[in-house]
Amino acid sequence: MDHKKIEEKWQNYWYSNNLFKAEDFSSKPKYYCLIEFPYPSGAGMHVGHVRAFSGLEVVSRKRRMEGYNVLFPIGFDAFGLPTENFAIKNNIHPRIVTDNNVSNFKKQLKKCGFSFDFDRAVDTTQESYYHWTQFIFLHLYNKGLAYRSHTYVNYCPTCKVVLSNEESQGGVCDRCGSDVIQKEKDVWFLRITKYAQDLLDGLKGLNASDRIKIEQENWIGRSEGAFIDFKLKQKDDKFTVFTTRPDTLFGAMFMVIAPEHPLIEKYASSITNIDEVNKYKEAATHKTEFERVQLQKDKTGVKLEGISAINPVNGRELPIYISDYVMMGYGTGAIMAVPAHDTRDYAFAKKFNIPMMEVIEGGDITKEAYTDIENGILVNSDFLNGLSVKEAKAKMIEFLVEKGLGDKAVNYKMKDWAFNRQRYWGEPIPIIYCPNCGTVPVPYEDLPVRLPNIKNFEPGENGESPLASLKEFYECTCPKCGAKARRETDTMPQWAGSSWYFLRYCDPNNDHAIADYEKMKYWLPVDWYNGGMEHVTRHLIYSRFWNEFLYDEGLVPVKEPYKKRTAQGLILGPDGEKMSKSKGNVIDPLDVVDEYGADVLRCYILFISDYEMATPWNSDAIKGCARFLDKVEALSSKVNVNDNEYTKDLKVLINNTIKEVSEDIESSKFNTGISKLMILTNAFTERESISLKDYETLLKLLNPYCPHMAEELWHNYHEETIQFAEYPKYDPASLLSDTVTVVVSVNGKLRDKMEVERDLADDVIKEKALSLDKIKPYTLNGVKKVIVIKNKLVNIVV
RNA sequence: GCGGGUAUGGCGGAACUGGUAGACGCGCAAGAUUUAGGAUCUUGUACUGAGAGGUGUGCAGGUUCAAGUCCUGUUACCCGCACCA
Repeated sequence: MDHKKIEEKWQNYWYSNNLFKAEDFSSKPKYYCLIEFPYPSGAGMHVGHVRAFSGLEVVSRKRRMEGYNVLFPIGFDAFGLPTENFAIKNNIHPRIVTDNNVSNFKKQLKKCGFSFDFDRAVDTTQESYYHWTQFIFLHLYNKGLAYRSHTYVNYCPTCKVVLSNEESQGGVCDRCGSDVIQKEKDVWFLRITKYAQDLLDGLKGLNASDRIKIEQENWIGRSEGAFIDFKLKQKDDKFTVFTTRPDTLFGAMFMVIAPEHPLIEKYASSITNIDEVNKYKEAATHKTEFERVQLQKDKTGVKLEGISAINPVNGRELPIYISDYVMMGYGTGAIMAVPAHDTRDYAFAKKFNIPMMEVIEGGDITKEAYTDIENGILVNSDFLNGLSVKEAKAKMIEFLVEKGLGDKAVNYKMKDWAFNRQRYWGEPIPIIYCPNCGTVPVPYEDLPVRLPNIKNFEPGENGESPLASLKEFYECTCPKCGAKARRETDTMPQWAGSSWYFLRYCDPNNDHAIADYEKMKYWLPVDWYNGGMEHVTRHLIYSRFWNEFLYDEGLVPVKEPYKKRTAQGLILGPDGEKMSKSKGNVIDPLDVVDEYGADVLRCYILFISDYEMATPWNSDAIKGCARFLDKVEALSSKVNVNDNEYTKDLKVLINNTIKEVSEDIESSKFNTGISKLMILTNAFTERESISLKDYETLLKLLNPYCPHMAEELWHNYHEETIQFAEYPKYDPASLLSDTVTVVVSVNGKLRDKMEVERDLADDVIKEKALSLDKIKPYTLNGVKKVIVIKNKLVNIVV
């Protein structure tokens, strides 16, 4: 069959008749399938996209056949650096680049026959969309969840842009690979940490693999412990540490504070070696994160001469050090060091010759720190002596609270979200700086703050946004007092637009709200969300944060936006390496569509392996899927159109296939689903003729995977489309065959098989097994025991 | 370092609560058809042995009538986090 002809024919039919339109408030049950919307790069669609979309494509088509009103939308996450860099390099405006890429991407998606509701397509770079991204920012600002703070940030000198920790992992820029440096900047933050606990709690109801949940949990990084106050010996003042091991307080031998800790400045005049301290501090601030990590094992630091702390439980005087192994950004930026029971403190103590004291029995602290919290008994610890670590923790916290020395505490690794970029191609942050009123939010009615159409969008020197040199943009009047004011010229990071797009799909053209509340109430939550493993932390957490916030604002109807989340595995190049242009191992899915057709591409990409596993592409193996579809087509000549019942001896196989193919789709085991369709097809092929009902069942089961072929063949017998034909149901009574193969083994080794009636009594089976010719020789010296597993096996122990 | 995952034929990969290891597909071999090539069809295909049989799921143990599956230890690779107190 000419795949090009039939694919074009049915794609035209589906799209021009709007078959995949999701209907608001339909009385059918709703089902919302969401795939992570793509970034429309110039390279177009990648095989990775095809895999990511094909999974829920199958689910969507199945749901329609099951009578659901399906929302399966598509959109484009189109702001961002690659487009801007391409635009700069080729001197084409990012608007034009984006529009071209989006329209090309849509064309490619349609060539694959994906059943998206294209009418709901969103584009984060359109005014009508970013209006509401800015609207959400204003809500965050007005609730104190967006704030400006002076801090050191990761900065890429090549891209001239501030990077988040995630974008600068390993000390190199995510985008260009240059070394990241630390730069002092005024930065916008979103207070995501306020939602840390909610984000953690919300995971409980999420249907996702442990891998996905644990990764989010680790990213949030909750730990329980205590805040403990330490008095300074020389001053009437104190400072607080966070520790997860309050039980070891008696073993605290020194204190360590981060180089940025305010205590240093506060008591600079009392610190006799302040020059040395400042020198260390200076060096530390200019180290990149990368260098800090590299130097992990080699602890450095300086002792503060002239001030020291007092251990609140035993009065011991504790020297205070500054060291860059303590981070200002975690806990309180200060720790109590217990060298006997913490590996980092141990290394530091060894290097600086600080004595240590064992407070938990069970290890050998002359060799290494003893950190086991499950075993070990407290010693040298006064009222904690003899207790387990767990008991000692509780007792110590009780003691601290009673004496007013500290309190139980919870701490999170997650940090507030740095939310601005000095770039052109992003949403302008809707803030105005007024000489009289200070920072003033743009009034809601003045939104959107339009991204001006400029010619020179190269970043300014010193990492300033290109908008900072555009008078028409930044000159404005204060909405409060009318004075001449200056507009914020930074834009939002790429994560902004993607943090709420799933809401917009419910009502993509609304121009007075992010989406109509009732429509969101109808569609939300997302029933099944699929995307990349790499977005399980950042994007998933950011978008859940925004949704939870908007829920608290009364703007969205559900607290948790996603019910179920899956993550497809990577498709590697034929060489087993990650696909990349430089390695020359990139497979273009459109080439495959051209040669074999969209059905074959979709089928192969799902058949290739377990959906969540990384797997190499194999260009030869595609043929197997092409042959499979040829066989399905060839069957049409065997169909007895007058027979509308299942062929009798195919009944069991067909019913099992319906059950298993359906279940495999629900558990995203698309590969085994296809293999079962192949088995059914092979069984049909072996026969002289099959009934119309047999064949139609196969076509219906095939439709979610290979809809063009299914549709084409279906129309040999029907006027109307197969897309809403009822999905086959199995008859539970027809799943079991009358006879079963029972395996007979001796001492666990397979010796023979026998075909017997189903559900024979154990005694009868045993009898039969023992009388088999192949078995007899083994039982000459007597039988110890016989184990019978009904309908499965007999094991004879001799 | 911590957390998660993976390891099964020549290859991609199947195997539900322990119960026929290798489904399905690729490749390969032989045969049929064909002027040839390609395509298609049939049969075979874990390893080993002439054979009955023996051996096999990274490695070493263990539990069990029975282990790819459970337990203990160990190795390699992949992903994530990373001086998180």
